[in-house]
Amino acid sequence: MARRLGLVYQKLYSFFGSQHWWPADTPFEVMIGAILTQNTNWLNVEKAISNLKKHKLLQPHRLYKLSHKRLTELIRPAGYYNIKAKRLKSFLKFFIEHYDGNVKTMSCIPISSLRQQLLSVNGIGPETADSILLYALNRPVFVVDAYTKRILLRHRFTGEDASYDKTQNLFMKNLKSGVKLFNEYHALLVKLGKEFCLKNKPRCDICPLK
DNA sequence: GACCAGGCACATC
DNA sequence: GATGTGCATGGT
Repeated sequence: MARRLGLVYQKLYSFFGSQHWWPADTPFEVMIGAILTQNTNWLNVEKAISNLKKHKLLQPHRLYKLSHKRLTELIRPAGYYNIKAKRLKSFLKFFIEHYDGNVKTMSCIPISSLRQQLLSVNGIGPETADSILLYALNRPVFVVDAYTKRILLRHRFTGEDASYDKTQNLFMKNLKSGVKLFNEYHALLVKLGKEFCLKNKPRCDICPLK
């Protein structure tokens, strides 16, 4: 398994090259983007983030002070705006109350307890928590998303019943743990998913993994 | 017009 | 523990 997973990475990297993830200017922007992108096309998330940037609101305390209504107006393009406004507020409350909205302060916490803390915030599930850990805080955690699951299933790395943890462990137990590798590998899987492994139009005939 | 997108919480059984 | 459902925009 370790060899197969390594081979997949090599193929993807030589085909697509470096993905330069996460596409954001600051760790805080990664955290907000991680919540906004839940079950949502990234292009829509970019519009929402652009709105926040335009109004200089991409800062913990400012964003937290915003009214629910105003926040929904700004993040509207990202969809699910009512529920996402609520989730953003839950996260910001946690981030400000525990860490004063400071990424460096948050970085001092051990990885497993920080993951637990994030998971306890309403609106943050395993993928969002791990995205924050890996892409905002540079912690060696593998992120599993819908593309990852679909690709692994189609290539028979996993079965239909593969849970988040099971899939994550597949990578974390078989790869040499490292932020750089986990960052690039997941990004490459998303790239592959978008271009060759869509739900109803798989392009398996020309897939670089073929 | 249908389908899809870098999930999650909650209800119900 | 598993399964179903609501949440919503914008691109293809």
